Amino acid sequence: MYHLIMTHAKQIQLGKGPLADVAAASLAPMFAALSDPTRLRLFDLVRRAGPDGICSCDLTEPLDRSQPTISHHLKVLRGAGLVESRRDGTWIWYSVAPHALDAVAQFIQR
Amino acid sequence: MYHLIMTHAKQIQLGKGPLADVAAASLAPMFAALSDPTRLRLFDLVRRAGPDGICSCDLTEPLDRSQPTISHHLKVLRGAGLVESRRDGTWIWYSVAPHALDAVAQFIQR
DNA sequence: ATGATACATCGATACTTATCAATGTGGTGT
DNA sequence: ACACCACATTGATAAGTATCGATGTATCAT
Repeated sequence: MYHLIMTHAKQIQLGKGPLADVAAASLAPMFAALSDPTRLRLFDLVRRAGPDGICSCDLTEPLDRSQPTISHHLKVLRGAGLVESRRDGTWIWYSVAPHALDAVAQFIQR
Repeated sequence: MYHLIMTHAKQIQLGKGPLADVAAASLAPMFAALSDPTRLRLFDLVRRAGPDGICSCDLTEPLDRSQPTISHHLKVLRGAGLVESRRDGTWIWYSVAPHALDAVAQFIQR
């Protein structure tokens, strides 16, 4: 009996045995995405914004980082499947991906 | 009303507002400790071993890494407060630190 | 078309890290 | 004292990364 977790079109099986090679390879990038203090706060800000998300332009100032740096971090978070982006004119709104942290949560409580 | 979490002699406050600078600085290293596939599987092996822990000598083979590499990863996990070590003659037994992942779990479910 | 704005990408730099071979250290047994 | 074992540390290398200034790109308003 396995729990199936979807993480941005990738399925991770966390069975009962030792953590499999492929499972570790899928989980590690999600931890890595949260392993930087700035990125952690960035993700937190996006999450607090709720389903509507938050504009990228409102993230640069509270984190005290340059615009390219924030853009880089958002790309990492998106690459890890933790956040989504949607365009609205010149703005881009970021929001937390549904079930983003399910795999991580499942690994932690096991 | 705050939840207080002890992580190896360090208290992390996760309040209601945006993730504070210091909280992120305390949390990030724990995520970083789990951000490497080899280290993730290593932690999983230690955790499966239960309260008695597992001998370092039994970790090198299943992870297919050299002894210094495993030693290095164990040091990182210990530095992050995720595992503890106790000596028994020539052997050293590693076990999961109590409440090791509490702070991480609390951040994820919030 | 022009200018302005929001965001991404590029290039460079300084720093970190995963890995292993070689060597060091500390405990065990003879 | 000596040899042996488990583990840690050192040194080196190759690869990754957080950051920013400069530049590119796409969208909107005029």
